[in-house]
Amino acid sequence: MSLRNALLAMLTSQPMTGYDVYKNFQTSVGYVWHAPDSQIYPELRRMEQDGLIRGESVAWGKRGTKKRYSITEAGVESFQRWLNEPPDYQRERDPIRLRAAYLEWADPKASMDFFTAHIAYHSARIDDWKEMIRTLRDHSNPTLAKRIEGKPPEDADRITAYKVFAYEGMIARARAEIEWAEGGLDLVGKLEKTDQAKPLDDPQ
Amino acid sequence: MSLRNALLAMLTSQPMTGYDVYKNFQTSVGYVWHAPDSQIYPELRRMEQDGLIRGESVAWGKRGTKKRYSITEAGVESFQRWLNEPPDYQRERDPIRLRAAYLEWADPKASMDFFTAHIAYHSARIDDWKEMIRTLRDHSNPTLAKRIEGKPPEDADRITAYKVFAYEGMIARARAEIEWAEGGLDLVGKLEKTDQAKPLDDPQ
DNA sequence: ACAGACTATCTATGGCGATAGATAGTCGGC
DNA sequence: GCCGACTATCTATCGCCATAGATAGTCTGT
Repeated sequence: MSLRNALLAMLTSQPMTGYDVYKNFQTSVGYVWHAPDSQIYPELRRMEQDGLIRGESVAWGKRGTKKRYSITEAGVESFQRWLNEPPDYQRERDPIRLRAAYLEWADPKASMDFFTAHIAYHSARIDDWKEMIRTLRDHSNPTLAKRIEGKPPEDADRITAYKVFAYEGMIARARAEIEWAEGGLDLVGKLEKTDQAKPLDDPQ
Repeated sequence: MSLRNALLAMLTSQPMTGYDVYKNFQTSVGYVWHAPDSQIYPELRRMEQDGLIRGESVAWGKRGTKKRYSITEAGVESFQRWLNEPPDYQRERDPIRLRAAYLEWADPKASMDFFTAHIAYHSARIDDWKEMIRTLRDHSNPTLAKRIEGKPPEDADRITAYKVFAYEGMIARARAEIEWAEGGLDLVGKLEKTDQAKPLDDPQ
């Protein structure tokens, strides 16, 4: 159900076409939620049927048309209902930790690469999110700008603060991952330091 | 493909029935990976077809039988190949952060509850994982005991260390979540402190 | 001897999501 | 006036996963 709410969230800022949403999922909002277009278009159609959004065809060039969706009152209510619900957590399913738990079976070199890749990945994400926070804080983010236009400054600040805070959460988690992976590099170095160290290749 | 590798990982310790696997996914290993039985049994059948595991019917009581699976050499190879691959990361899809980013639409009380629930959830997980680490360190964990039996102490230590380290990673991440959520409580308290503060209920 | 808890396995349905590929129109630049 | 990049939308398939429910045997205690 989160895809639906991610779409509603976006449409609270301004009316958008499926393609606009898709683009946003690849950049800004995409750092928190992502979906391919093959999921977006059908979901928008279903949401229209459910009365959460309303679509209107708008001209695009001479012959082309596109469909722009606006959130309805029912859509806002549904979105708020979701926000007010207690969160639900699914059971853990963590491929990274799963692998880490069995590194005695891996090649030591591959284990080092694994942690190095983990650090690189999360460092890159931190850069993305920091940049995102920058565009939020200076209001150069177009979606945010649309969202706060015409609002009193306190509301604008409040809206911005929650978004910044969400990205700070992503950064905090990524930092924890990096620290952990650095510990992993140390651990592998310590445990596999001898030349003759090799992965277990004999089951049982 | 991670379910398959989680199953292989478990079977490197000892032969197991589908039900054994299911039980483990509800407790010990379940803190890192989880799957319902309706996923486990068919996947085991497919893995047997692919030659990664071998099943044998064993008697159970007078009339009953159960199927116990052992990992094959091909299974070990496949598992190691996975461990040596570079990790792949999917795009972000974070319902918690998604919600946090739009709390201006939520009821302040619900926002507080949201962060409180987040803290409670992750605190509970930390307790689980700490207990898990305890049973690993003192070798009272039966799966680990089976896994290291007959192995020289250095190997036993190495095997244990990776497992402990994986759970430490879970704990580190959970701590980051708790810290973030505490910041969330402060933020909501600060932004919504006035009595007349209420969620935006006017779209556009 | 029976109840109740547990072991063991299976099927069905539906949503979510990844991947791939198809179609068609627009717009800017050479 | 055509090409290439982009906008806009759609379909199909497949694997993963949640949820629900069915079946049948075992084991323990009263």
